[in-house]
Amino acid sequence: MPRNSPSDARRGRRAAQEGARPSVQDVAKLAGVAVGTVSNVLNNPDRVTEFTRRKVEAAIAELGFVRNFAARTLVAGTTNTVGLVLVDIGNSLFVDIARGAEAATAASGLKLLLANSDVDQAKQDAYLELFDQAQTAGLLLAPLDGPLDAARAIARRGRPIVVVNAPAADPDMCCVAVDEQLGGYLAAHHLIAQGARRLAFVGGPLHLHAIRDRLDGARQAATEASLDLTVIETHALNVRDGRTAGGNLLRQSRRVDGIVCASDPLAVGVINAAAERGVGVPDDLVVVGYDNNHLASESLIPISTIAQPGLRMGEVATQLLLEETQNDPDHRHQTVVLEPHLIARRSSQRRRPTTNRLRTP
Amino acid sequence: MPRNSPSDARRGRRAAQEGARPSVQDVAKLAGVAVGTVSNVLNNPDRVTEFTRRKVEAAIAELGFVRNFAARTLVAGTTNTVGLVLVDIGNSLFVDIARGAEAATAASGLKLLLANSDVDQAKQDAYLELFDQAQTAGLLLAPLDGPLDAARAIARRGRPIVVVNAPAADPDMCCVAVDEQLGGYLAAHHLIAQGARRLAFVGGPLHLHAIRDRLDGARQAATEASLDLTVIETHALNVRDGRTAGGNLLRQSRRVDGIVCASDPLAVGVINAAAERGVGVPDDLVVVGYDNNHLASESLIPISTIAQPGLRMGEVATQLLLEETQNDPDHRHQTVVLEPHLIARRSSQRRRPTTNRLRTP
DNA sequence: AGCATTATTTGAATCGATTCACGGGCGACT
DNA sequence: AGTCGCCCGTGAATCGATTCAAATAATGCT
Repeated sequence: MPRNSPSDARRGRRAAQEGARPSVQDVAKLAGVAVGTVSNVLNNPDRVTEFTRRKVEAAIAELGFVRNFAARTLVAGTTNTVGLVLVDIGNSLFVDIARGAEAATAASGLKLLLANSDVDQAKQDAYLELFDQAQTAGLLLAPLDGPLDAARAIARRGRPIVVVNAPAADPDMCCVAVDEQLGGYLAAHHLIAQGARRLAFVGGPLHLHAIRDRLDGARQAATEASLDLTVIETHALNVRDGRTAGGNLLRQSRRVDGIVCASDPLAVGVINAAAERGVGVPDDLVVVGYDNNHLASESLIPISTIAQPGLRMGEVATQLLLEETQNDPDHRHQTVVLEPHLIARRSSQRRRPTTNRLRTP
Repeated sequence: MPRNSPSDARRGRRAAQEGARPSVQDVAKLAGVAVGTVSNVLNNPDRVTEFTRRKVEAAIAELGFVRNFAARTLVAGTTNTVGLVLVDIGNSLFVDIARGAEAATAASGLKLLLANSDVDQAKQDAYLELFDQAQTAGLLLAPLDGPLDAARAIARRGRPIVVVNAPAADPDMCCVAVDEQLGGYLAAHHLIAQGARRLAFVGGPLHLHAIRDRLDGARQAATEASLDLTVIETHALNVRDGRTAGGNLLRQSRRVDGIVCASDPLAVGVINAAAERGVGVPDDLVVVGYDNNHLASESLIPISTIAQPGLRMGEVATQLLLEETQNDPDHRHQTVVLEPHLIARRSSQRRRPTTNRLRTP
């Protein structure tokens, strides 16, 4: 016994043609079933007869039905989507973080949406709010070096949020950080091991936590070796500032022979300045960059650098987020600190390394 | 006469404390007004008395009320959000496109969400579907070199979608493309003008539309000058393949003196290979890259390159999308073709350029 | 004061997918 | 034959913000 008249089916078809997007109602009418059945076909196919399923699927195909995500979300109260707000989509570290997060979310059947705050606090907060309003399962934030109030507010409202690459721990949220000080230390220590004795640090602005930490680490390594460390604060982390700083350093009478740069572009600039002055890299001057950007490995003189574990940062952050999402009762907010590592390339590899500070049995 | 009992207000407060997110209902109760009024405070503040507004805002603040985006979207049937699916978030061209799109959407009060398909057709289609389901105002797609069926289906369903950096025009959607052939032509023509006579093209794989077009353009320039063009197809567009290809080319007896590379990393590789063999760039060999990536300008020998107007691509695409969104009745799907331009740097600038082919009055 | 306007506020209806208590149909087992 | 269960399918109720016709308050005008 047919449960609905042919006119019902006709109406469903018409709705689609008239531009209004078909709903489960339309599909149900066309297929001659109840809306609940359509929903079951979509969400619990095994609760439905093969025959019914076919009918419904045919109707879906005929109408070009697409689920309304908003309605789903409204009922469910949440989504299977994670939002990631990035401070700078042009920086390969953040791209790596995004990749890591993508991999980890995809492995859990979640979608990852990105937003680029473009080093703008207002935009950052706006996108955080958007994701919060959109009922995302959780949020990831690779923030700029500023207040995290908006993120903290979201965390306190109960939406899971994990901060990646942030300077400090926080009682309200999980964080994933990198030991920047260790990075600076590794860089300087490496140069000293290569025989450098007159060290300099190039980077800035120093009000940025990360940069200051890197400087502190470098300074510690220098102090341990009883060496001085000249500091040149730059305005930005780009090639031009590196060239300027390098030029200034190499012009001085007591020339430096080892430079720790707070970024790879700075290192490129320093090396360019050295080339202009006929200072040989690595023979007369050893240089280390930071971040392992593409240009470090692809430069004519491959640049030694401190590599940040971007992919792992994204993965770990997502892991922490998922833990929190699953409402693990004994989840405690924590800060995971990952370690950077040195990638030694040509820019710091003396052909005739001094034996100084090399341990021999 | 009070419209609601104190217990109403208490209930609102309790709801928030119990973890369930407060709704407009809760706010209305706490503020002692109707839900419609709360909505007006949020959306039409000038329809509401100063006094009422204050009350409602206080309640919102006290409860930490956050709008439910899903409910809004369900009623409105659309959002003020645009989705952009990118084929490769690690490539600076696409980052530029994203930046352009961001700027243009922000200027129209829209938010831009990104998704990285990571050169994976399945992911690309999944994200397109997600954005479609999420009722975005429109979609932007910087696709991989594959079928655009999913995008076309979305377009036919009536959701505006614009394809950026796609190979071909399409009757169902607007597209923004770059004249790749012109880019190849400009590169080769420039090398010829610099005096190069034994030309090569390095790039691949050639089944990619863009690469083939660049080759065609370069070939055309060579033909016009009655010159041969050696073609080395590479597996990828990276430094390593460039070095290999460059090594092979420079080993030959009749050495090339001008190389058009289909990417900047390839050019870096070629230049590295030249340096290894003692071939001077630009004096013995002129080289042009493609895409104007960071490493082109920041290389020790700054690399001439064909710059794509990434920012403009993003802006124009967004413009087209917005036109379509506003249901302009006389909107016709169109393909806007933008032109790349040459950026001449040191890698192609002969110190003693031949006068050949230079026009004199 | 009396009436017309305008300014505020109200609250039921709406959007569309999901949920779930309910019921019809059918086979199995006693 | 009777009854217990199970399988499928049903459709009203639900999520929460917005809308809008209607009610009410406030103001202006004569």
